[in-house]
Amino acid sequence: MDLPFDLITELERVLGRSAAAAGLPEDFSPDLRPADPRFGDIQANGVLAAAKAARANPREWAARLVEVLRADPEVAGRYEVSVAGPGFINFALTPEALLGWLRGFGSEEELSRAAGDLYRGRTWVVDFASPNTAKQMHVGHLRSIVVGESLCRILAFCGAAVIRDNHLGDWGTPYGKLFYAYRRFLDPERLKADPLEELERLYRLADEKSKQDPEVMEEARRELVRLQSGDPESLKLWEEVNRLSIEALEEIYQALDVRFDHYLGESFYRDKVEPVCEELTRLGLAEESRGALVVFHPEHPRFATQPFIIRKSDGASNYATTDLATMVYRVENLKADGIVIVTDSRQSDHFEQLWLTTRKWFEKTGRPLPEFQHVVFGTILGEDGKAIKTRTGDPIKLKALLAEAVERARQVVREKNPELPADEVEAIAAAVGLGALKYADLSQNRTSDYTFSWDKLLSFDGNTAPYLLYAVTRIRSIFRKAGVDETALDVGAATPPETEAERALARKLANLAPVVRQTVTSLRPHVLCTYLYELSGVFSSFYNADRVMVEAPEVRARRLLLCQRTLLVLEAGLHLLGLKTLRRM
RNA sequence: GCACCCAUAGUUCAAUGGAUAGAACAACGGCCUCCGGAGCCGUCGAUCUGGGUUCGACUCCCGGUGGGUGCACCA
Repeated sequence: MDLPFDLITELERVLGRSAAAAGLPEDFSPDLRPADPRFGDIQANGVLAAAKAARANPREWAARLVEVLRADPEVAGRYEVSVAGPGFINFALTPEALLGWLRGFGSEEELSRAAGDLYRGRTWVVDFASPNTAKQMHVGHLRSIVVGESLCRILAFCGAAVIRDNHLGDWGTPYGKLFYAYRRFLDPERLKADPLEELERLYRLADEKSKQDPEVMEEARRELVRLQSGDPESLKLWEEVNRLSIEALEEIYQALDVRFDHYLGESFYRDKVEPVCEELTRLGLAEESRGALVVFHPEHPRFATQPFIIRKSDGASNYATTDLATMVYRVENLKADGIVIVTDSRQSDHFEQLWLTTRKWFEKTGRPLPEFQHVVFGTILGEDGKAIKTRTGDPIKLKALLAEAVERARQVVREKNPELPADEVEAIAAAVGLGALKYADLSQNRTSDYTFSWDKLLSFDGNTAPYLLYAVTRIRSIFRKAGVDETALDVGAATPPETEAERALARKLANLAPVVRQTVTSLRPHVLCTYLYELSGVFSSFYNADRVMVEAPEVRARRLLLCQRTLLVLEAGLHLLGLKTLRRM
């Protein structure tokens, strides 16, 4: 029995024609969703609202609809259909249908091909990470990197052509100060040892000096002017700083298994901002205010008076200008149908103004309007409930955080599994430590702040990476022990799920599609995390209740199939989150 | 002052307007002739407050209270 990947989308079509046949209104919306397992696999709630609107009896409508549905070839044999409560319609997959679905998708490629119906043919630009050059990354950069990478993978899984863009802060006023100090106080040894550390030291030095000494401030300003006016020597230095910065950033990205297609930072747009101001002025969207060029949005409660400044009173552009130029570039050159920008929630005002402005601007100029999503996230809090800091009050360096994650994981692995060879311990420690760090971030609704706790994120209990990674290794262990190659399973030998634990597991697996759909449309990876955690739980219960390696060949075959598909979905899901999975740990 | 976000068990978190609000930690009690006990099963325990909309509200609307964030030339 061939079943579609996304059962709900399929069933929606069936309900469309069935509703008409049952005499329900033209515009009937079935309102399908995954059901509480107590009631079935899928539930339709739409009858309640529709009947209410028509002042009809919902139970009677539901009964009529069910009668038509039961006769439908795409329903009969696949679902047990029933009416419950005030007019809910419940669909429970038959064991044969569950088996059919399980057989259908046997690899990550097959899953992705099926999920690819969602965004196929569409191009999405994902703008994430976006640190400043000449500075070390700290904890504050972690969420954008982790969430952004995961969203890229999920969008690609769903068929989109994804362009990963790191919109570096690589231009602007800090360079004046940095160059001032670079020319006077550079320590070449330190630069060699840790470029970002040294560049950061130089910047801080200049920043302090400039606060005390107006002469220094003036010199820094001259440095900036030299750079911005294209002085070759300044540009050379700028390029050098950039090169060192990107190299250092990439070291960390590599450790985190994150990559970019472009590093189109602010500097890339510096010759593209003039037309922005011209166009917006010509179109009457921008106006002069207090010497600056700004955009107001009269229809908005706040942006009617809070300006979006696109040219400062000194004539220079700012990040509003470059961001507007960036919107154009992404639509016209990168052909983006969708744009995702991943930053913390403090920049919400800016991006709301950016989008309001872009919409009006693009409409007036006939440019295609992309889908725009500002993906915001909250702050990482320490256990004191305040933004996480070191004891001395400085931000925690990202490099140090990653190292600590790996070190802590290493200790646990050594303790739990002392006989593993050293190099494997390292690989496991990296996968577990960095995975735990990422997962802690992803598993929580990104819009809220989250409380950071090493104990919690490295725990083997609860919704954590170690628990999920463990579930993966345990399944692999079954295949190892049984001497069965999990990639070459005889799926034809399996019989439909029978025991309660088997059925629960099969149903959970078959619910993957709506979870992926919800994750990608809401751009919230925690939806996927919750599902994977629940799946692991259901698997563990199954594993505890039903022995896999039994004598009866058909029972064994179907349990091996369940194991293999669970392994597949778990690994595929963890990979979408940016985690590496393990064979043993 | 204006705007945005948040408020759910003792704690950390879930719950696209649907049926009895789910987990984990902590506490307590079970399961070791069993494929990895890093596990499984169970008990106890919560929607900040007052209105409203709805057949149905943790969810939507209005008013409070308590926290976070942002608001003219940094990004």
